[in-house]
Order: sequence, then C-alpha cells, then structure tokens
Amino acid sequence: MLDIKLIRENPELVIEKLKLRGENTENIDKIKSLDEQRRSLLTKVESLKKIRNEASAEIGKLKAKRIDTTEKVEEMKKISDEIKSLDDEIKKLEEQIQDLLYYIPALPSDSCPIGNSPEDNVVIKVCGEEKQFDFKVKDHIELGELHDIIDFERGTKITGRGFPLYKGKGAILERALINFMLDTHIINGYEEVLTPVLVNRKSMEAAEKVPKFEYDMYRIEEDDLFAIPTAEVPIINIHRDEIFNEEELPKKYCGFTNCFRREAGSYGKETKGFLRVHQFNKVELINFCLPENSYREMENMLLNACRILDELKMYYRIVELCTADLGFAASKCYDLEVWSYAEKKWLEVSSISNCTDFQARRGMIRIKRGGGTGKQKIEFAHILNGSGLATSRLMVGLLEANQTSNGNIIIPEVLQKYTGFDVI
RNA sequence: GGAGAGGUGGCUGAGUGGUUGAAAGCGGCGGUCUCGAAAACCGUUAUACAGGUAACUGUAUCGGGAGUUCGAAUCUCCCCCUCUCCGCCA
Repeated sequence: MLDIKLIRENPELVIEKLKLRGENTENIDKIKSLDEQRRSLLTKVESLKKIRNEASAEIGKLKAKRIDTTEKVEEMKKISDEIKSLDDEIKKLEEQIQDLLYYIPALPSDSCPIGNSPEDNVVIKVCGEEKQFDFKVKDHIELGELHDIIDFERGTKITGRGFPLYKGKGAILERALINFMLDTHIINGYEEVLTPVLVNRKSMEAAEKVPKFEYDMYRIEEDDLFAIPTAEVPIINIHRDEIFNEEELPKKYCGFTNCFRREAGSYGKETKGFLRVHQFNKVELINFCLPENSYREMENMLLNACRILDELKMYYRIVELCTADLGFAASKCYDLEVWSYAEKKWLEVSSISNCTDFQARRGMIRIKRGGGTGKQKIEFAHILNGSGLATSRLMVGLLEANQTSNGNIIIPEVLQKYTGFDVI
C-alpha cells in the first residue's frame, strides 16, 4: 500500500511513477479528493468530540453534587447525534479510499530501466558456460519418462493438470536440491523457517496478494484460508504487527514450502510439463532491513541466489525488469533465468524484489530507532523477497543440461552428497 | 465437534458507568551515588490519525464489530482468538 500522505503531498510524482508502469492513474485524483473530504470532516467531528468530552466530565461532576443536568444532557444529545452521522460519513470515505488504494501498485525505483513491456527488460549479465551437445537433446518430459522419475500423468490423475508426481531418484533429486539450497543460505546468514502453507486473509493482505490477486489463489472458503503462492507470505507475516529494534536488522529468513498457484487465465501457455504448474517447490529468501540499506541488501540477495546456480554450474542470466514488468508490490526486481537446451529459451527460476515499505505499511512491520536518545522514531521496515530458488523450472534446466547422449543424467557434484548417487 | 474459563500498555496484573491512556509491580531508557559496577534513590517510558514551521494541541485506541448512554475498559448483542477437560486423530 502506498502512503496516502505521498498522494496528498505529491500527487504529480505518484502519477508520473505509475505511468512508467503503464498504470491507469485516474484514481489518484479521486483518492486525493476523497482524502480532502475526509480530513475536513475529521477536523469537524474531532472538535465536536472535544465539546462532548468536556461536557460529559462536567455532567459527572454536577451529578456528584446532585445538581440538575437535564438541560445540559439534552444539548449533548444533539451533539452526539451529529457526531454519529459525521463518523459514519468519515467511515464511508475511508472505505472508498482504501478500496482504491489497495489496487495501486508500488512506485518503481529511479534505478529501474524504463520500458513498456517485458521486451524492455535489461540483461545485466550472462553467467556460466553454455554447453555444446553433439546429439539431439531430450526435453525434461522425455527424460522424466525415460527414467520414470517424474510422472505427470499420474499427478494429473491424483489432482489435475499441473500437479506433478516425483518418483524414485526424481523425488530424491528434488529433496537434494532443497536441502542443498537451504544449507547454502544458512551459511550466508539466513535463519531457516518451516511455515504453515495455509494462511489467513490478514496474512495475504499484508503480503499485498489480496484483494488484488484473490482469485489467483487456491482458497478454502469455509475457513477463509488461502494456500500460499509463495513462502514470502507466511515469512513476512512472522513479523506482522511487530516493531523491530534497529539493531535487530537486517533479519534474514530462508524457508522451503510447496507453492500453489491457480494460474487462472494462463491456460494454453507453457502447458508442457514443469514449465507452468499449479504446485511447485521453492526455497524463499526474505530480508527485513533498514530503509537506507534495502538496495544494498538486494544486491546481496541477488548474489546469494546466484551462488546456487553457480555451484550447480548452470548456464543462466540475470535480468533486470523494466518498469512495465514489475510485480505489484515491487519497486525493483531482478530475475534469474536458466537456459533450457530443449526449449531453446530462458526459464525464470528466481525473482528478487525490493518491496521497500509497500508491504510493511499494510502489515504494520516497523522499526524503532534512536532508542534511549529521547528522539525515538518509528518507521516502516523495508522488505525484500527472493526465490533461492524455485525447483520445478530449475529441474527442467538441470535435467536437460546434465544429460548424456544415452539419456542418462549426471548429478552435479555439489548435490551428490545429498542424493547419494551420481547418475540417473 | 461437546463443556467450561479467559482476552487490559513490552510483560505481570488492578479496575464493573463519570479527570482511567488506564493503579501497582517488573522490564527499558536517562540521571544521582561510585574508580567502575551492583544496590538504592529520582525521573522517564504506547501507537495511530488530524491541525501547527515548531513547541504543542486535539481525537481515537483496554481482542474485533454493532448497540445502550450526555458519558463505556466497565452494560447488551454478534464475531474472532487463546487456554482446560471430553471426543476424534498424524
């Protein structure tokens, strides 16, 4: 959620930044005028409440002295009614403001490349070495079937399309990847958490997934719970409605969860195998930090995620998203993409975002600074999230890149101690 | 799912209609004392919103919402959560 004060004080800036995202900005003026109405009513009702409070105290004293207060009470009845109707009006205005505000995305950082579509994203760096194959490469579905390690058909039988079933060495490889990633992140200073995968509405709101993306999520209506689309949601909510002391930051968490996405509206796109699924596995990185450090921390997080791909000896690239391609809550974002030798395209395996105070404001995640100096200040934390990494698409790249001419798959060296075997 | 108990400031805990934003204690912070520390003592210690350049002022907040009242932490209704016992169960 954006700061209403920013819209109030500098609407031109807000509009200018939103336009860079290709966002419709007409609601900004609407919010501004609703906010003006709200504040003028607020001033009015607060002064009436002051009168009421003073009168009530007086009535109390008079009654104690057994002096008649009928006249005073009658007068206050009128004022009380007036207060009630003003309060109702204010409440309605606040609801209108919020309904609009909840759909306004974060403002892009000045450092974001400006663009109109994903084509304007900027490739920062290509890493690792591209392999040369002197045979026709198999795609991950063929490789999965060949070794009976991924069974898409039975996954479909159990649940539906997009719910893959891993078997045998496939399941072990998946588990090995997760363990390898978590262990690596722990070394880099992240605390591991294992969170709930169903969360309540408040948690979704704090992560800025609801109301805007409510219908992209699997929901359990009876209990008003949501299946998480990413571990970002429960991990951020660890500190919802809390205030950090500034010395506690940066606070870094990593966590593995299953992730669930309806991907409504994307049918027909990348329906093959692992490229777009409804349930996948992901290790997530979260960093709560001081506002002035968030962009520096973001570079660190990028390195932490890259390290996984480096150690797996993957061929990948770092892409910086342009203003038009940023996620709803993000001010700046890097994607990591691994090369698919069979699909002949780059696959997104990680997205590292600086959401600055956008989620912290909604989730009331704050920092207390200057403790003991007498000049205490409370401000919103900055929150970064990054995948480190998502395994299903990584699995695609990994299987393809490590295949041999007879269809075997060589396990990368760093994973061998986790799998217990070196070839599939 | 059934029965009961309870939700008050960072924590413990008083308060059942009228200076109660809220006693007291603990903790935190600042100070006095000390070579330093502890102890003791003194002071201070919530958040949000609105107005104001500011000092500051006002309003709101005792799980959430609605209601009664001139006035609600306190009374009424609905909801949520936690705990205990029973049932079920990985």
